[in-house]
Amino acid sequence: MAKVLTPRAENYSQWYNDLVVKADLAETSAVRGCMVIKPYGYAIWETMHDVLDRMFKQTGHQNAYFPLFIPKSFFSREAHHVEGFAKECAVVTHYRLKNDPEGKGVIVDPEAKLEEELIVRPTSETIIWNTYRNWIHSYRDLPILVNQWANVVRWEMRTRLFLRTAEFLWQEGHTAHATAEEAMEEMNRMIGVYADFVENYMAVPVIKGYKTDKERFAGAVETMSIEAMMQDGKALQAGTSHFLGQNFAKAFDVKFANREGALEYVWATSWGVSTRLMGALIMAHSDDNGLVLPPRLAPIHVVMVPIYQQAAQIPGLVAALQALKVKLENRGLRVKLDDRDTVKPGFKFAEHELKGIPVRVALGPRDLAAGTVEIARRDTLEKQVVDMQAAEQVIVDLMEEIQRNIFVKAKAFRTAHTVNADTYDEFKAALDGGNFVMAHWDGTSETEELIKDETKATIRCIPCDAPEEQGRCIRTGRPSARRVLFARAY
RNA sequence: CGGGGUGUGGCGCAGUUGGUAGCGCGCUACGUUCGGGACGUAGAGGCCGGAGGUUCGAGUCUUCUCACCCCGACCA
Repeated sequence: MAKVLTPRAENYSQWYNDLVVKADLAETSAVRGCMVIKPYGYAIWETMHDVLDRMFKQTGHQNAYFPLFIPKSFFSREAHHVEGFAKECAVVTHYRLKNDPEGKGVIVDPEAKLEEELIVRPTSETIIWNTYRNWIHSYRDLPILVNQWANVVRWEMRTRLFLRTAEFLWQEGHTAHATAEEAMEEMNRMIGVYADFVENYMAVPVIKGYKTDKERFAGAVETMSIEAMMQDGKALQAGTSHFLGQNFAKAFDVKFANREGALEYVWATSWGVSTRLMGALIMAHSDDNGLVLPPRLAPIHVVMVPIYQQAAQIPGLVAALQALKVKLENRGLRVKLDDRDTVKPGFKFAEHELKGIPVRVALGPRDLAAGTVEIARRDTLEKQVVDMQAAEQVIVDLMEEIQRNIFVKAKAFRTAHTVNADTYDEFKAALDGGNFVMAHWDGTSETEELIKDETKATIRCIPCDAPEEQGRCIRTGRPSARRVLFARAY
């Protein structure tokens, strides 16, 4: 059997393939760089989707859907966007197949060439803003607060399961506003929603901040991100929110009449998170026994395992577990009674741990006689035997406790791996030790690039809460007003 | 697209100087087991990624090709 590696290992992909795929989350498909998300993995995504969707609606957003195909010419409209997305896209050039005259299956019909190529969306700003032109005429039409759940395609040169697949699922919010202030508020609000979700549901602490010029989204005036630390000390960008200024409105000629009757260009934001969040979830919490899922996102909260020697013992055990199951379900928990008689209890234990199910309940003849039940928690692997009567409350309390504990653990890990560096040597040593490094930077893209070339570290963000502090750039010695977050990143 | 590496039963791998494929896990059947991935016995399962070449004979040598993995460039 393949060795199970931790995400701390150098070769994290090995860990992914051996552990995560065994945990039934995903596998790579026959299509280059794409992934098949298996049912259990998709159940996690569905839960994430549902929670986020509720949060978007609570902040006044509505869902809509725009086409998968975008005319190539749309990408020529916004100069910076062209820079960022003119490359690495899937392009549709023909619309028909025909039988191979040589009898070898089918070929692309050369007669069926499209007049204008279609791009499979890598992101939807262009087609959405082209549409918004028809939706917006007056300040009364604003704001437009729309979100889309969709798949997008980016023909990445190198793909990684969950973190960078050629096709991925995501949501993209695209909002239109009458003023720059309102759009900037929206950008801030949505990065806040993401931070809330990732910290309070995924139990992964994040650092919220602004991207530098170099790392900013193509076409954005300002980009905010949340950055999470994985167990190998590397950073993962978990979500972004952009203030697009009037760039796309100008590119697609979207104007509105303001209260004074004057025409103005519309202000825009866009924001998104993707199935990459599943990668973050996995890499932030898992251990050598498999996944560790936060209760708020676990497809199954509690799994029950009856333990017996003879078949005659089964009905009594199952009846007792069923009774507890109903109580737990009435408390809002998703419970699975694993009464398979084809595998042994030890096998089930290992399998459920691999899947990260937060709590396991085991009941055997000894428990039944004593009126007790064994309750095991996935995060610490601790077991306790409690009275059957007390089990319901103990398990309900454990959900909150596990949710809290894994967040605290992840946060403590990050704290222990975040250091200040004041010299370049300190900086490099800290990076090699798998740390987030807070350091001074002179504010130029040239220095940022230089540091990246020399150390592979990038500025993940300028944290929102970074205090003013006079200092000198670790690389050039030029003055700096605050520390920024450096890390090696996925 | 550059630089490395790997392709052999479902999975992980071995296969010597070329001689006609093996191991572990898994799978099937039966029995004993069942409180942390059980054990025994008996089975099933592979034209060795693909195409060509050398040879009496190729998993092995050779040419081409394809796929996947890792490191870069690119990126959520």
